Amino acid sequence: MSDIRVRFAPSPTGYLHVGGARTALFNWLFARKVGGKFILRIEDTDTERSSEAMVRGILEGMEWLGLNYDEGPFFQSNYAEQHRAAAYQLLESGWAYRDFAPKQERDDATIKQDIAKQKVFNPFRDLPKTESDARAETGEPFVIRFKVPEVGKTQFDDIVFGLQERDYNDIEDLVLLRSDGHPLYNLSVVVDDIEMGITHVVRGQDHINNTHKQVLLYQALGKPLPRFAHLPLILAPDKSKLSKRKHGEIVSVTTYRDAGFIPDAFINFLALVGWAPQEGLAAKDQEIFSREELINIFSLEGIHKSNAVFNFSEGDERNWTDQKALWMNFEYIKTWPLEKLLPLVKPELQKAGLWRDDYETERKAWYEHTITLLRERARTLLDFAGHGRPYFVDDLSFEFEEAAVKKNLQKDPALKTLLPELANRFAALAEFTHDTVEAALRALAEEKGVKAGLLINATRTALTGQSVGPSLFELVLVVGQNRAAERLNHAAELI
RNA sequence: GGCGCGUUGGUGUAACUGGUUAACACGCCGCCCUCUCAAGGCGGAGAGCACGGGUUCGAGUCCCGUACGCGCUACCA
Repeated sequence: MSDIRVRFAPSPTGYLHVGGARTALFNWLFARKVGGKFILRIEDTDTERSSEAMVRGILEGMEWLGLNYDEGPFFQSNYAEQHRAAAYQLLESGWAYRDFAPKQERDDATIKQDIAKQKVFNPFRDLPKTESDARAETGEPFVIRFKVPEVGKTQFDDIVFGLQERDYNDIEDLVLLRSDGHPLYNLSVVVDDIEMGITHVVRGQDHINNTHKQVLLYQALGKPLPRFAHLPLILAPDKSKLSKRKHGEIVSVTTYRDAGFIPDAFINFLALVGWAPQEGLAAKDQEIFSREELINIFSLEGIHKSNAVFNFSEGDERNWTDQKALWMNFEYIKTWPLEKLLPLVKPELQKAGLWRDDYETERKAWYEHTITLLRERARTLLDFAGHGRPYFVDDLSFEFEEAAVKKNLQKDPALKTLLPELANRFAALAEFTHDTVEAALRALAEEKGVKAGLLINATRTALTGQSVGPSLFELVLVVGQNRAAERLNHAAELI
């Protein structure tokens, strides 16, 4: 056990996206590795942009990923009173001042132009305390700004980026409290981090500027600094920061859940962007890591400084997201212990109305065999109910792919009589095994002077409606004697 | 504009404190296997480490400069 405490502090202005998820993951891994506490704090002080739906989205994302937290979720808006008190404390101690200048309305469009202007000296900075108090007394609106000292610099030793320094001249007198009394981000974060005893702040590199401001606040409040570790950013293929507005649902983690990802596979993928195991902690070329392994080998020192690109191409159905992520998922589906996979497949079948309770009792062996067969070609969990449908329905309520019918059934008119004949032979088998089925099919092919491949491919399509799938004789066994005969007869009618 | 950070094949990464033909994974191409498609096995193309200087017997690894990219710069977080 250690007294290390970290937090993940998303603002609910969007769903949990890939970048946020990785920040959460690294915090979580670190906490688990050192035996510390992982805290979830929702930074909802921006009431206009925050919404309950987004909070739910974040919570769902965390749950799906299995990033369990030891404390929270705390909602920052509940602590506004403390934040306000801190602002006034700073005002009293001379670290902050009232700014009576009227609010400047700025929108997103003009903001970047405005900020190009030089920092201007604020005339209210040196307003005598008595006058400031008097004006406040009359009810004149004001914001409370932090009074950044004139000479000196802030500094902190970042675990990832090393020593960071910033001249006071490059830091503006940030607003602590809005004119409506609303506390702002930098103040709230610092007060909460102090209150929660956060020892390590692990967050995106886009906060490095804020960190300098926060360092100032820690000092003014007379509190020791936590350690900071800033993470490199995850970029979109166009090299811009991932964002909900620009990149849409493709960057939301719930999209991956809904697309049939195994959470552990996604975690594995995420862990490897912007971080790599340190020398000697893992087999040199290992890529697949279980959660436990990741916890074991994780260290903040293995995080690197350069941004990474998360690849996806919209509109490309097969490669809709990062190909390595896709591959990773496939790899997990293929190789994960069956007992871990089964609980993830069950809800998919239930959703599709394909689940039967006897899959866990009398038909357990058949069911597991079927899943074992399907998993070799399933790229996502969705495939079990998708391509897998013909394996689970008793009737013919599955789709016959047009191309498959054309290619494998209508290719040779002789199949119209061959398939019913094959159905009869299958039905007549006393023992229905891989070998007897194969022998029956090959014997028929030989008698009729056709290639076994013709019958094999036609049978596959007859049984599943598809042109691709597992080895035929495995497939026939799983479909079973009755259903196989029935489907062969039915297929003959399609010719 | 200012401040900061970064730069190894298409992508993600590796390369101990500078030392053989820059390694692995994904993706791509080919071959093998084969009843289809995958998987798997084998092999291949693809970076000379952003560029230019310097230090050194020797630099992707150290130093300087340049370019490019990204981030931040708000009474958002």
